[in-house]
Amino acid sequence: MPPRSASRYWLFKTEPETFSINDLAAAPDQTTCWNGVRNYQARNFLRDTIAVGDGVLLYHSNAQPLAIVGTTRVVRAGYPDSSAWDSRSPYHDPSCQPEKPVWYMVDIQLENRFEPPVERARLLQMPQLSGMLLLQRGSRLSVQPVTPEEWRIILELAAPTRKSRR
DNA sequence: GCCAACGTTGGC
DNA sequence: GCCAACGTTGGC
Repeated sequence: MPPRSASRYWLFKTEPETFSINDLAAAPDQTTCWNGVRNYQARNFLRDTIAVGDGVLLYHSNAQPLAIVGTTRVVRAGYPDSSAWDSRSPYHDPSCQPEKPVWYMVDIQLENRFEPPVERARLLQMPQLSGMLLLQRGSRLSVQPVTPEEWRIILELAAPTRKSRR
């Protein structure tokens, strides 16, 4: 089987008041379903492209500070988001039926917390990251691909190597 | 709090 | 199918 050409790295946005990396750390197995995504482009990634083992950066939006707060792994690939037909859920979509799912989610498990987080302000200082989707003005996509190069740079920012000390 | 960017809705 | 109006996202 030929290798998948699709991204192996992703970034998920979350508002920490709704769901933060602390919530993920406290969850059973430090694992959660990523439900409530209600955008078709993001849905397509969740349903069709994101695979078990893919890496996911977690980003806190509408927060102080704005930052990438850690990495997670996909532990379950796309499956129907049942909150869509749960009338008690804040993500309830009355037009959805379980027989014809529209919205999808994946499961992610916490892998590595960034201490301290990698702040947006720091990302903006990096010329190599100027193409990053997250940093484009007006970019609202809450599930977005990350290139291997972006992934590598961000992990380095999170864990500076010893040789940079003096 | 402001507002730009984007997505969705609905009249025509 | 067009597009204006409106709602939401999310940085600043």
